[in-house]
Amino acid sequence: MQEERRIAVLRAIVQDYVATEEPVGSKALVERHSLNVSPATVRNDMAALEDEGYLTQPHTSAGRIPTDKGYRLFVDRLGSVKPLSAPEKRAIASFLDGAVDLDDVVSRSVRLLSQLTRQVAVVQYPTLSRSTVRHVELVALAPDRLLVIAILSTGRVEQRVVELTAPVSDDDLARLRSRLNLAATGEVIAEAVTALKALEDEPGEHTTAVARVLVEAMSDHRSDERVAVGGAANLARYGDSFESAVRPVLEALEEHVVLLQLLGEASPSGTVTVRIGAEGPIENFASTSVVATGYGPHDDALATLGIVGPTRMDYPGTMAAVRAVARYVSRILDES
Amino acid sequence: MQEERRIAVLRAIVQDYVATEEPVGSKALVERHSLNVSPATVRNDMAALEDEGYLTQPHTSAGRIPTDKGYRLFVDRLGSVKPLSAPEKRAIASFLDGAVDLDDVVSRSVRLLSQLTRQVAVVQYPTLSRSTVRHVELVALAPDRLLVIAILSTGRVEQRVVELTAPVSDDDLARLRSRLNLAATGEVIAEAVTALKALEDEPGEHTTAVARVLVEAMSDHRSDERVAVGGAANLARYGDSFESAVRPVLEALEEHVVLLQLLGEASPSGTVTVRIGAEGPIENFASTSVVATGYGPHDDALATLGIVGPTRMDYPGTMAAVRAVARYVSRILDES
DNA sequence: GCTTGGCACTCGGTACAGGGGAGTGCCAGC
DNA sequence: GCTGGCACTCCCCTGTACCGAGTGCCAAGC
Repeated sequence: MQEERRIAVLRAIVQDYVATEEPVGSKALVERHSLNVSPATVRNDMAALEDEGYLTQPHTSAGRIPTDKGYRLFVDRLGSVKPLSAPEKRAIASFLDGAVDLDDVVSRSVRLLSQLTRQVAVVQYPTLSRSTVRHVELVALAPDRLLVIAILSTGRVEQRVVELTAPVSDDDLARLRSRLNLAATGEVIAEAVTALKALEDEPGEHTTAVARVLVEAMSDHRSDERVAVGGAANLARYGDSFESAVRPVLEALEEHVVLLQLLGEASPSGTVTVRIGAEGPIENFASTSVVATGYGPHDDALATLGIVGPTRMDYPGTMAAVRAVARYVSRILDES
Repeated sequence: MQEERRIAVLRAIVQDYVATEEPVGSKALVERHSLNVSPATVRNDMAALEDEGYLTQPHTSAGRIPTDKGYRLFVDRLGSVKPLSAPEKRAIASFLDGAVDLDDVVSRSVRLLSQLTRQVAVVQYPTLSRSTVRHVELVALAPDRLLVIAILSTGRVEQRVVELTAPVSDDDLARLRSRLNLAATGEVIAEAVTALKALEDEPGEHTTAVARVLVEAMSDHRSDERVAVGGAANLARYGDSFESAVRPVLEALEEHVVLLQLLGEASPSGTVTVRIGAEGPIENFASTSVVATGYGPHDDALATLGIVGPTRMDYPGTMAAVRAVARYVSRILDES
């Protein structure tokens, strides 16, 4: 009985604090929520919640604010999933439809996410590892210089220039091209790489050099690490504690490796992961949370997208937005 | 005589203010610089400079700070070009060498610039408009689906998928491919586009559809507008006046169109353009300056790179860094 | 005529004290 | 177990006083 109310009090405090950004006191709480008890009772509950580590006081005679542990409980057990409004859903659909290629999908998603959540949005490009090779193309820039292009099923294009030791004839080129395509086209990256590695050892004139470059291009994990970031202007809303709170975030946003750490393993589609404050892998992120989820065609979580924002954020709304965008993007990738 | 000293006083004030971020007074000025006159004399000069609009006072009994007009004079007439140190030059060279493709060159340049200047760096991708078509490739994804690829001399690759109304044979494909390459390869974009437009009207089965898509891909000005941004964490050093100063910058950094406006027309290689405060095209950029220059292969100013920072910045050093990076990048583009 | 030292004045910043108010903890009573 | 009451805490705002950096001006000197 009291246990139930205590939880209700925590929920109310989180909601009010997120809305007002100010420590919330017992009196204000009973006024704004119909708890049907007196402030004194709420005070007792608050004291208990503080003992258990869910709340804290900035100073002795102030209201309470949630701790990371408090937010965690809120997210895990109290956050009723707030469904998006119909207009919001329409906005998502119309915003994402009409994207022409992968880059466009990603950049639109980033914009959309940051606008919906009013936070900094981060979208990882679908990883190579599970995508397949659509086509390999060779272009002779000069008799002894080849441009090697690999086109992948996600729509990504990898290209390299190869300097050959000897000129190559058109016939040789055509033969090489068809052999490479035979080996790689249609395969998952990993398998294409092994097939190409086998080719490397074959006698053919230029096969070795070209195959090696292709392998390198495909296993280039730099491309695995591509991410798009948007909505950094929302950081301005952090307001106070600029140097301490915003700087680490800005720095992380530039380090794509760090960002990917932050997004973490792609959680399966439909499940939204929330990391609150110090739960994440990065230091100095004390008052910053990450809300992320996986996405990809056929609900294959090829990549992750999400947002970065202050621990003091509207979790239900943000989680709903992240999930909705991930679903839509996945659907669009299905089609292409 | 006095005129000369007055200028020296302005220079000293700019230097000190940039270094200390605090209004500079007459006494401190004569102490830090060997002006060989008394504070009282300097005060007279300062009053004159203020009358002429080069200086201003935050409040009655404070030191002086330069106005935009003051910075302008400093940049135009007083900024002795500060040559980079040998280690700095080496750092630039070693940082930029080893870039594998265009994306890599641009992203390295952005990093380098932001680190050298400790400001926000912006690098525009070389524009399509003056680049040439290196090769056009067609790949049949399905009998009635073609992947159209255009490879440009800057190393950029544009690709589109075309749905055909009827299946296409291998022979047709080969014929179409050679016709397209005949029309476009080696030409400047603009000319390639007109040549392809002529093809659009020809009878050939699929020619029309493919040529149209190619034209669209090549004249897609979205790609002209690509820019890379780096070093946003340096914004944290703005310190005070966060909401008013940093927010507009963060917003501009996300709007690539705005950013390009900000960089402005590519000034010829070797010339560094400086826009101080309200001189720029954007509102709310009152206390923000832009230092930019053109770059490109063979000193063709194909694109612009530069930095965005507070009007209170080290102009000589920043200008030198921007110019040096532009030169190195241009040289690298020469080679490829 | 420019430069200089002197001097009164201005004004932001800080330190300090006092009062108001929001909020708490505790206790006795229901 | 809930409630009203009450004393207490402590932030925050305001007003006051003071200090110091800096200025403007003036009269004297080179």
